[in-house]
Amino acid sequence: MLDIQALRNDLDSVVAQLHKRGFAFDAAKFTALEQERKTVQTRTQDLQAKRNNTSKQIGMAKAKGEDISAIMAEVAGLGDQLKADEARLTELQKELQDMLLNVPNLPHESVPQGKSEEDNVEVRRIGTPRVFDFEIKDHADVGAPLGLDFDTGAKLSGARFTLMRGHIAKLHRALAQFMLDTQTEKHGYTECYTPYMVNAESLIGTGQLPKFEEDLFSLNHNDSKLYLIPTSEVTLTNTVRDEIVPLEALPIKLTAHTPCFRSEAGSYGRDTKGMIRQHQFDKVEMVQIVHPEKSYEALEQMVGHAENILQALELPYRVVSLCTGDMGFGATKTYDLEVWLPAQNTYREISSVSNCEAFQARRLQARFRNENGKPELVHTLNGSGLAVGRTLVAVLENYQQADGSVKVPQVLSAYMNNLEYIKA
RNA sequence: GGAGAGCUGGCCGAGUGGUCGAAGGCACUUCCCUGCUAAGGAAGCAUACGGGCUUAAAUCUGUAUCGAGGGUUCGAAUCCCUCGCUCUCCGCCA
Repeated sequence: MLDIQALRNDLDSVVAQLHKRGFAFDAAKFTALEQERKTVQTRTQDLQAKRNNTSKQIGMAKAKGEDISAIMAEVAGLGDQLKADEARLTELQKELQDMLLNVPNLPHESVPQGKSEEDNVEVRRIGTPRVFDFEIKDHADVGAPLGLDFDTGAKLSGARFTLMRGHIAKLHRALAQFMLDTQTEKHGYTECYTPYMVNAESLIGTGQLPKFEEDLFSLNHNDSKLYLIPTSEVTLTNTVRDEIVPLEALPIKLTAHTPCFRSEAGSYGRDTKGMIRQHQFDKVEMVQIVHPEKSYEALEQMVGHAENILQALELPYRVVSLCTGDMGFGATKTYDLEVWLPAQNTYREISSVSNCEAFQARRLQARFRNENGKPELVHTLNGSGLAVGRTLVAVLENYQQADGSVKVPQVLSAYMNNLEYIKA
């Protein structure tokens, strides 16, 4: 959520910045709402002040045993007017709030301008794609004989669900373990186990609601509604919701390995083969809660934390700075890590690291006590370190052998009982 | 699932219709005193939003907030209703 003060004081500039990312802000509507809000709020508060004053007088007069009928008469008509004003004020504030909740974050000045992913800017490219001396297969064809079973996944649950067996399942687990161990032991994140179902408040806090409800899976239980997490960014970031943490506690660095559930509404027909795009996938997530002055430093570090995984797995990748038109709702700046997929002959997103500055913190009321002892909004960052399913895809494709087997990446051998090759 | 208890400021905890944003204590900040650590004294110490002043801050002022929402009342932390959460006992259960 944007700071409403910024909109009040500097509306034109905010509108211009939002326009850069393709968002049309209804400034006229906002101005009209604000104007009425101001009038109604001032009037309401004046009436409330009058009522409080009079009531106080009644109390004092009664204590002294004086006659109160004169004062009572004075306050008689106040109630109805006040009630009407209060109701209207609530309505206006809700409208303004709803409006703000649907406005995306402002891009950082360093973000390249553009409309779509074609305008993203490559920052660096690491590793050299392997040259194959045989006809390569995509991950689905490589994995099928080794235990990657899309048909059974579809039977159990439908499209975009996959069953893994045997060494493929174990490789998948090894990847997650390796990532989690790296983030905790080498990069200083605290390992968390979090709920997979959350309430609406949590999703409003991180920005998935109210705007993107259709992307989520939800469950009705008795009278309550819970949502399956689309990423553990939601649970990890919400740990500081409604909290004021001491200055010394920052930065807070959290990580978790969880499944992620996404309805993938609007991506029908995209990536239908294989496990690039699933309704359920595992991810090791990194979240940092930091001092506002440190958030861009933290962003670069977190990209490095994700890159280290790819480097350890010896997977070629590139780092891309997302353009204004391709960034997510809550981000001021985002780097994507794209891993090389030889069968697609291209780089595909495997991690996304974003700084949200105070956008989520304002929704979450997540604050710290600053140097002067005053509460101030924190900055929040999140990033995948990494998406486990897509990493499995990358390993299958990049480590495939002519005989149909898959070589186990060296760093994983300890997690795989020293297995060297996965064979049918 | 059954029965009961509770939810007040950073923490503990008083407060059952009126001058309560809320006693008292702890913690914290500043100052005083005391020749060390300790002890004693004074003051300060919630958040959000609106308005005035201001380049801005400080400050002043108003409103709201005692789990949440609604109601009764001139007036609600206090009374009524609904919901949420926590805890205890019983049952069930990985």
